[in-house]
Amino acid sequence: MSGEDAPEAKTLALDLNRNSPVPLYHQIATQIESLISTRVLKAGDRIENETDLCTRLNLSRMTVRQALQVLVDKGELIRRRGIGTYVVGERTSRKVQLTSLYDDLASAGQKPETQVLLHLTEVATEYIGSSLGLESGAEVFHIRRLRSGNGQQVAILENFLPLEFASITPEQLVEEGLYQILRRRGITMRIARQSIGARSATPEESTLLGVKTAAPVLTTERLVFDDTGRAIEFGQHVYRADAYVFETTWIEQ
Amino acid sequence: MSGEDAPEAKTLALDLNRNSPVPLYHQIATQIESLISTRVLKAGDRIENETDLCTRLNLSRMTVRQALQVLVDKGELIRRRGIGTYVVGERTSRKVQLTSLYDDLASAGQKPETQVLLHLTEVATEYIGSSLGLESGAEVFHIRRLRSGNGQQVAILENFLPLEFASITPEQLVEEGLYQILRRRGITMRIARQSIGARSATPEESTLLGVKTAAPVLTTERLVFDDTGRAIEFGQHVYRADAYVFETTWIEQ
DNA sequence: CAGTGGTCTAGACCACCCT
DNA sequence: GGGTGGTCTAGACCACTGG
Repeated sequence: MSGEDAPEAKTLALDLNRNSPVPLYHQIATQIESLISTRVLKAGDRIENETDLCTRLNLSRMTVRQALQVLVDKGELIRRRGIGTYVVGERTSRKVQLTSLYDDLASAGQKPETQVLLHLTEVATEYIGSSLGLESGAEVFHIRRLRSGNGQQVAILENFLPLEFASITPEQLVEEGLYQILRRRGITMRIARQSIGARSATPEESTLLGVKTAAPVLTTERLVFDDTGRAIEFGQHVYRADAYVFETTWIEQ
Repeated sequence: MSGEDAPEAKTLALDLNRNSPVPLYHQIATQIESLISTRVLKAGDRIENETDLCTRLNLSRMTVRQALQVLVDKGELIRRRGIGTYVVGERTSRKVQLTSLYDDLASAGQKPETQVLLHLTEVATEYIGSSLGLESGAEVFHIRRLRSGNGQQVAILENFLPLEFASITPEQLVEEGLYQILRRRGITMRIARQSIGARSATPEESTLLGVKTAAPVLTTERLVFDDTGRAIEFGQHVYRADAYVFETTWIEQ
């Protein structure tokens, strides 16, 4: 019997292009990732060790390690000193990234529709002002939207942004998602800190979402930072519980 | 006027111990982290560049980069080529890690209480069996617990584990959280994939949780892998919406 | 013991940003 | 052009695991 105690390490069919602008470690990572998603590599498979990869691909060890680390951070590989590198189970569902509901609906083949309920500037509350790093009494840009997909209401999106974004028009918000608009303005969103909870819908929310009074809703509160570390958006969103689920991956370091 | 256009980089007061078994990059990372949490470094502060850190601390650049990367991955620093390394806002609330509800309640100063509702082995459903990587028709260890804190019900925890864990007794489950028991058995939990949703409580759940009929509940479905990549626990949990919130951090790579 | 990944060094060149 | 982080090399020694 073989294979149980000392699993054979699988040699990886990798094809590197050293003239590509894509970094070598990234080429390796994405190719291994596709080997996993195409099930050439399966849950529990052990892959080649670092030194073999280095000599076979003529790469420095740090480069190989950087590639593998990318996949460890994504929760697709697990590595143990003295043991080897193993493939975790195939991902059963889409990963949650820093995407918007608009993107989510669009990529699910649905046509997102938006109704702008509120569009104004106002003095920020203490809580929201300090979240965004504003001075006391400063104004914020406040919007509230109803988002639908395929004619069915999905979420009420309430956002607060620094005043410089007040030039975003209701018309733009109907055409595109907020994050798309921010990206086209040169904003790179980098980090989001979010809390997820649930409660009963208020009467107003029930009406807007087209659900029964006090139906369950999924709520999120999100603070987004751009690539300079500045807080650029604070959002309080309410989702129909029967239309939305959040997915996360945690990795214990 | 100074400080707006070209922010001064802050020199970091770091103290390295080269005889410690703790890796140098880890010493650097934890010390910078504590400078942030003690607000010596504040949101938006720019820190020393890599080469300065290298020469000042007499370290190789890769080591310094590894240290900073740890904090980038945690969402505490943001780095941009040509620009510098900046501190993101202070963390306003506890981070979610791969902890259990038991740990959460205990660290919040509450006394967790557990009632074991179900404790048996049974043939796994197709869904649960394949999640855990079991063969069709294989048995699983199935438990269901009611978790309370300070005398108030908080959650119904339903878990499915491979048969080898069936030796966990109801008495142990009353004394400790499941994850504590697994850790003491030498299991190192490494990755959790979880989806979070909401719905109305079933009549049975309402009774157990002591909430009104059809009250909103937060639901999670979680698959946990150990450090060999093996799926070791599948859980479907139901939380009182008024007693629990999930917090996550997302980083756009 | 041999095999594995973890840490670390001392360089190199490059892409990007601002002025 | 000068400063920044991003990528990459070619080594070294060590810690942990398993037989």
